[in-house]
Amino acid sequence: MSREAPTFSPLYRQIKALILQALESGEWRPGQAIPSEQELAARFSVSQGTVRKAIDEMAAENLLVRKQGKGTYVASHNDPRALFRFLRLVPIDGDLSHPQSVPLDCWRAKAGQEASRMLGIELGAPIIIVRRLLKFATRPVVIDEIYLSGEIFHGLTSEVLQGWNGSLYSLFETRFGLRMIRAQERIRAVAADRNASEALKVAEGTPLLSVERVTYTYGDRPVEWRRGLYSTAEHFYLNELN
Amino acid sequence: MSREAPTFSPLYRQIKALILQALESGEWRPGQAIPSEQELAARFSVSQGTVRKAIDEMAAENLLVRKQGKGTYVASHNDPRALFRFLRLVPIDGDLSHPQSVPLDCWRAKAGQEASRMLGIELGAPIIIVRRLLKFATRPVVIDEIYLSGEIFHGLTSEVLQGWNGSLYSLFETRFGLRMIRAQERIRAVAADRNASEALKVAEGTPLLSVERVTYTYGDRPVEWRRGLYSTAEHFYLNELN
DNA sequence: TAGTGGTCTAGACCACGAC
DNA sequence: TCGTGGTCTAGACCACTAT
Repeated sequence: MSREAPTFSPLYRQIKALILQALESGEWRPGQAIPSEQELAARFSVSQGTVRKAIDEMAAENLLVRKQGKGTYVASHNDPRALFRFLRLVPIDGDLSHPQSVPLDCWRAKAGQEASRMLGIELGAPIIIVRRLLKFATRPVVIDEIYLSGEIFHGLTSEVLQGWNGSLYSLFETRFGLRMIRAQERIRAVAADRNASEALKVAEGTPLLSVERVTYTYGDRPVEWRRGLYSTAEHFYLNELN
Repeated sequence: MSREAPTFSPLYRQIKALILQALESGEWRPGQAIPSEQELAARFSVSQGTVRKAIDEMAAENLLVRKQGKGTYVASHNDPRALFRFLRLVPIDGDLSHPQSVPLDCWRAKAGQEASRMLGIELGAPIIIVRRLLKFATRPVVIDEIYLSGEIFHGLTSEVLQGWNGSLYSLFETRFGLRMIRAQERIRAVAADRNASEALKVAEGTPLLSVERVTYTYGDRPVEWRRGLYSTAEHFYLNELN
């Protein structure tokens, strides 16, 4: 294991990159356990402590989940704990109910300027657009327009969406092998237009949160761009600053 | 060093608590270096590795800052890098300019229901209310109303605010010895009322972000509650989801 | 050159979960 | 009882900063 990388990178980071690579290649699937620290140490010819430090960082990044006495697992969006990782919307009256995703529409198009820039694909490349509603206890709260690369999400149709009973990201993970790692949201305040007011059942002109999200998979590759309008009549966007 | 705490807590966490305590007591002041890992290890009669793990966690929590070859320093809001830690507002046109805080008003009052709940003080306890404007390059972008416990911020006046040339939190830190550790923000969309429209120079009814923030010091003690209205005409609220 | 944090190792023991 | 991750130690060496 060379330590003389062009810009010096400690051994544990090289190990981290190797584990990441195995993860990316699908050697271990979401929800499954990865080999024990001892096994990995032997495989990479380093000490257990070095593997541990690599895994520590990956656990901090929500890529892996440690379970004492059992093993280390590949994080999965199927895990119910992952549900609110990217959804920062909370009912004002503490009532933390399960959101429900209602697909409204799904069609194919060609990437415009914005979509191509956000998704890092060519202008005119095939994309898929999904419109969906997010409900908390029968009440519509978010209307989303989601832009996906047609290449990656080949085979995504209304039927697939209808038939899925969970979060979108868990669908992406199981159906397309795409793991969402991190996201960036840009939030502004806008007035509800006709469409939004009908979908969210609020008066036209009602102030709404406009939330633009770009979601990244391994290697900081953007794979999803979505524009959401959030009704904050009975919910707020909760953010922890550390 | 007992390891048989009621609910088991590893040694490095006990060390962390001790360091935290020294920090809180003011033994080392913001911006100053704390003793070397070896010295702390000797002082607490543990190995350097154990101290290191404690410090690692505190560095991850932005309480300490490590500088290789030099030492470990107490984090400070005077550090320019801390400026955008709690301010997630970014110009739409990349132009990352320095915000300027303009105090408008500062008066004494008694805590109402909301303020007393948010600040964890008694109903009717003395509080100080600050109104201030945040400008980016002469343009007003945020109007804030800030609620502070009169006990803690005894001596805070308009004059003190006027005479300070930096962030509020850096004032709090140097003048009142209060270190802001973490915060929680609740964001909603609202329409600009008369006051806000005048302060932010937008039309009445313009959608604005309403950002309510509770800020905590050591021991998760809430010490500041603020309500801000953000104009998102030329800025957006940026949030990283990990 | 001296002192600091950063990395790496090897081994011992503890806590937890499953069998 | 066994295997896993979690903690703790002690020592060696590397990288950065200052003098």
